[in-house]
Amino acid sequence: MSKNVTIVDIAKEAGVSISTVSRVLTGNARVNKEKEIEVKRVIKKYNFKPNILARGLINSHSNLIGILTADIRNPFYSTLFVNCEQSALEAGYSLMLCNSFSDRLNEFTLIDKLVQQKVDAIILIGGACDELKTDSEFAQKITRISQSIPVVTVGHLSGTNCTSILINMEKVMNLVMDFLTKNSHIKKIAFAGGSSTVASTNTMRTVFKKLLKKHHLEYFPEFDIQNERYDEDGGYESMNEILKKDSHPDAVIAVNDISAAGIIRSIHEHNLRIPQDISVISFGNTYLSSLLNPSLTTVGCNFRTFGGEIIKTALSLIKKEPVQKEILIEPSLTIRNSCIAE
Amino acid sequence: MSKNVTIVDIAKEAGVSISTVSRVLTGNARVNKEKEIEVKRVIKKYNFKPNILARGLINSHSNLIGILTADIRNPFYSTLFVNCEQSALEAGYSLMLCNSFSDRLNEFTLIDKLVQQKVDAIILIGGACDELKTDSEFAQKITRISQSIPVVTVGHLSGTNCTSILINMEKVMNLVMDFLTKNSHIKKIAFAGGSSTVASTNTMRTVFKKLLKKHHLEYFPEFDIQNERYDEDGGYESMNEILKKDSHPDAVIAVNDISAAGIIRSIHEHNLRIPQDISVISFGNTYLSSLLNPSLTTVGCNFRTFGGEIIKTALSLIKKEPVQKEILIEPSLTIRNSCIAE
DNA sequence: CTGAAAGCGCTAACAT
DNA sequence: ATGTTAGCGCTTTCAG
Repeated sequence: MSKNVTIVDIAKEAGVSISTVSRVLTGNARVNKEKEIEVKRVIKKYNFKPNILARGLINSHSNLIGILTADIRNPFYSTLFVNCEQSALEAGYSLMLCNSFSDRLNEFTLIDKLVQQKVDAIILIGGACDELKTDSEFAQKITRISQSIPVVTVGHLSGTNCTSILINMEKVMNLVMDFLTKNSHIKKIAFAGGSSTVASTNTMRTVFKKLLKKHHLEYFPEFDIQNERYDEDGGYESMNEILKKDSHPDAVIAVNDISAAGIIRSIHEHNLRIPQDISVISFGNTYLSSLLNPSLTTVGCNFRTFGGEIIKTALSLIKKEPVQKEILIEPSLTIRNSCIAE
Repeated sequence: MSKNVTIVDIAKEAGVSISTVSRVLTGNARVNKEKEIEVKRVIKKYNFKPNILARGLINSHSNLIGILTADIRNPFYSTLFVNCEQSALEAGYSLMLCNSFSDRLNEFTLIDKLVQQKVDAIILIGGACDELKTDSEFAQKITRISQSIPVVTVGHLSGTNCTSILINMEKVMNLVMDFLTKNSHIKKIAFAGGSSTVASTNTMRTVFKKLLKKHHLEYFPEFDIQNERYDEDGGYESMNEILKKDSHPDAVIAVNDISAAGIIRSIHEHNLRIPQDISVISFGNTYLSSLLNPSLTTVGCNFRTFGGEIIKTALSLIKKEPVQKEILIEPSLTIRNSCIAE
């Protein structure tokens, strides 16, 4: 347990005062060139790194950005996370990750954890911040916190005026519907899974119905099945529900890649083929889309851009630079094998 | 930007000294019951949380455990992570997550980050700490660090004497081979993907060959294909290689669930059926095993136990309690639909 | 340009 | 049982 070398040791060996060492460390003031070189030499010699805790104690700065996701096992979130991490690292920040599993109590507790840990910014991904009707108590808490710590939400958190990064869900559905309707064989389109209490899903459904009309296609309520769960079983159950009817749809829209897996399983169990009998299109474009069989045609975002935008916004907020209150991430379509070709 | 309430404010309002507040905060000394109640009331009133940075400055304690994984997008790691998180949270710790993508330079840099952030323990999962021949420079670095910060490795890191949590890979292969050989139709068993520079994979292969002999089955070098990549493409390429031959194996062992996805794709592209023509068995039992089609029969560990054991070990080390130098996690078999029934 | 000194918020002796 | 005080390692006035 070797004693840690501190700024005092460095100062002593370099023959200067600790303030001088501090100055070369922060670069906040001019120092005599020769002394600077000597100090840097000693710092290097001991591979000295200033104690972040002590530094943070002064300016309430931890060098940590807190991320609260719904569930990092979801490939959408994990992919987003690693891209955030890369951008954060480039800026000298590290990430503290917490998972709420969309549990209200967890969200409250974990937010407190992040605050207590004095993170320099908080990024909220999924969970509460994608609910159509925000829990007002949660919104209040976030509003209070955001007065001292920048909070960025991925998804909208109504009742707060946090900066939010949003996927352009209207565009998502436009891409989906344009692609499906290009094929004249596709007449009956189903929407499987996802709950309308979730803002993004709600937008998807609303735009879905609007576009059906625009394309002069009929809307079948029995082919529009909601489900609280966004996992495989959620997709599976929803699709089973849809396939209860005598006739089946020509295409199905899935809320995400994971639930698409359940949809695929249901379709196969009903002895129907993808894409010959039913086309499946999903939202996400996570690595799951290429893992599944058939591989998924999906609409998704560039995660590099997405993560970069999130961190860039957080950093601006930390530096108190002006930022847009709302940033839209544009999606694009990736064609694979789950949709029938013209 | 409301001023933060500190221990001084609490003391003032409760009409006691800051030490008394500190004492009820830490619980390290007895305090008059009435004063304690009053202090707690004020603490609650302001939702006061002691500044962890200040606290940490004293005992070099950040309340943070650093986790360095190879890639959190890998479901094996993300599942392990959330289980570690749960155990850590229960003990009052939060997690700082870094991903190395198995890149040597990243590993060095990120370890430094964790140290600088004064994490209370470091958990190394995958990457360097699963290589058969450990990078000696890395081992040296870890050895030095582990003199001041407890380091737990998931996988073995030779050249160090870190506490390691290991999956019993011998048992894994025993379960795999026992299961496969119970079926008398299975004669030719292939091993697809994974590199022998990786310790756990190397063990799998060694035991695989040993058990073939034990079961009086022939070893076919052309059915034993190594591949550096542990992703879908790695499995796909390996399986393509195996299926180049005129005859195909009766069963294939995959190194993990992701590569199994590639193996499945390759088999299907060769117009062979799973499990009728070829059985596939994998290691991991992540949620992917039930997502894929067919769902995977796999050998895996109980992630709850696994994560719990990792954190428990880290906590013991932090408290300087004695721990076993090596802890084995026992695997079990989960039967799904990728292997032919008797 | 540089050193001395104050202090960030807290804990842990040290006195009472 | 409680208050006073000395730091933890660093940054930042404030004098020079």
